[in-house]
Amino acid sequence: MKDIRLLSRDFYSRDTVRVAKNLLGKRLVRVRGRTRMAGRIVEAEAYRGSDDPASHAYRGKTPRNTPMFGEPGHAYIYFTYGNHYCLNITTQRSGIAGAVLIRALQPLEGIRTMKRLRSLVPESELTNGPGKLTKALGIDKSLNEVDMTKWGPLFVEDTEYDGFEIARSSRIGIKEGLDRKWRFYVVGSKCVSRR
DNA sequence: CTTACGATCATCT
DNA sequence: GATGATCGTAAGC
Repeated sequence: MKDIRLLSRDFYSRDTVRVAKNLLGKRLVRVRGRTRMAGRIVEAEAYRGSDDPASHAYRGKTPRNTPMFGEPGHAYIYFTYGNHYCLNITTQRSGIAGAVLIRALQPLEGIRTMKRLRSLVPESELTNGPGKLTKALGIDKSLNEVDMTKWGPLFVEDTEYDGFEIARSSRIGIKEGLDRKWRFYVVGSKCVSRR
């Protein structure tokens, strides 16, 4: 049986921008009841703390952003626009704010279930946006603060997958901090939210 | 192809 | 009371 490892606490405890880039190509896994779904991370954005005006943590700790200040490697999930959940993974050592927003996946496993949860949209549009992927994988606030370095409902495998080209750009949907190129995506992937 | 807007609510001012 | 780390639909070109 193949020895599958998960990304470690140390992986997430580093600088947020580096973690965002290094998460590309890794395999995000969602275990939901008896169903297992998985996708390759093809787009991610870094959000830091008091030095990042686009971040929820810019003005300090609040009830919502508390996970960003906590132990690295946990889920930070928030509800926005009255409709959507967004999934982040916390970074930096405890006490330092940071999180990586998972913006898009390439579906790999459990695609039938994803289609059911997303009303049968085409495969290339199942998970090509932060709100879309949480709906496709059945992720909501009940998973907020889950430890993603342990096997459970949500985790990331340390997959051996490379040979792809990475590009960077400004982050999407924000008004400040546009000078920082903290969005990373896989060049040529049909599953990223924008080219 | 592009732009515009409503949904709908937690959070912050 | 306004806004938003979004999305789907509708309408315009």
